[in-house]
Amino acid sequence: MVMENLHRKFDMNDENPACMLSDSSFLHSTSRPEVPDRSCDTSSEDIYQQKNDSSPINSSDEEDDESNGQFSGTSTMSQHKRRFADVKPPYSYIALITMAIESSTSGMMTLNEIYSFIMNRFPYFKENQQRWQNSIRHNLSLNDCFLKIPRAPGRPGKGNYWALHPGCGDMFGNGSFLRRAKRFKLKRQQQEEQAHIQHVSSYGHFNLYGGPPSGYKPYPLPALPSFPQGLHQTQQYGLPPKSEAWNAPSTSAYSSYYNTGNITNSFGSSFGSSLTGSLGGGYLSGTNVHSVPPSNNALTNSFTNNLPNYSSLQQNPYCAPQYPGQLRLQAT
DNA sequence: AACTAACTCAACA
DNA sequence: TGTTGAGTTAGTT
Repeated sequence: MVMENLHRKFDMNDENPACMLSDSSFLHSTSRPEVPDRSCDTSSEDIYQQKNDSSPINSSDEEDDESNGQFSGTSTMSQHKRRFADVKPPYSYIALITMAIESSTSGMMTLNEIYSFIMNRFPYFKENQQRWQNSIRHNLSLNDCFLKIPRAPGRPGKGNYWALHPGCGDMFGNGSFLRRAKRFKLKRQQQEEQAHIQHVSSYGHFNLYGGPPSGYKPYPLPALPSFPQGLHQTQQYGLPPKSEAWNAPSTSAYSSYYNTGNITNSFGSSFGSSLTGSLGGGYLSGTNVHSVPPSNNALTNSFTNNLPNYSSLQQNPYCAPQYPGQLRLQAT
């Protein structure tokens, strides 16, 4: 019932203009308000005023009626969609990259795949590609939470793969996808170790390039859909899909699953399925490879102890731990 | 006010 | 494609 209301509120097919994006009352009703984005205030009035700002959207004739404040109850569906695409999604680039990588079955993506994911999910980014794509590259290079995984020598294509660092877990635990609670930054020594790991991996020690094994999942999916908050093609902006795909699992379901040690396997699988196996049983924590029994994994325990309350997560699609990057790992 | 995260532009390899 | 730096804006403490 609650989810159904959310779907209605965010459904792009809804004829109510206020439903095109999150309305401010909805956001502000959360216990942890979303940090406002100067380029994406989601109140309907401000959306239209945004036209007067230095909007990167080209000023076509089509938009004149809107910039003149004529967007009204008689507006058309095309106007809705255009307006939807005009508004920058309330996510930082780091969040967008994380979403993209998390959405892949292999747990890693090329730069182009990341571009495509973002453009497919967020119409806003079909414009001004040079600007935001530069920012994407900048963020990939700058942030330690993203790991560059070189291609296998015999694997065709351009560019490296990018994956999420296992220790970057709860970057958005403050409830905002715009601003992380804390930057995930490796110390110098860790950076060097990570560089070594990436170097080793490029020579196949971690079997990164044979492709994921059949049935491979980057993180536990049986109970956790890839995008709980639902970056659905027709809904986007973090809206739960209408399908039955999103059934909030009970925390007990998660606990039992992660206590099996599968979370440890998922660490390894994010960086190639045989990371764990090739090291004779271990996991990647930060940049260190540990040899411990999977079930006695500090990260696992920490994760299990920090499972979110899913009943509350359903209330607000912008609430923090709604995509699995935040659920999969808990930094210790 | 100071600090920090994020964004943008740009230069360069 | 990837890295790095500078400058700016804005949120947090």
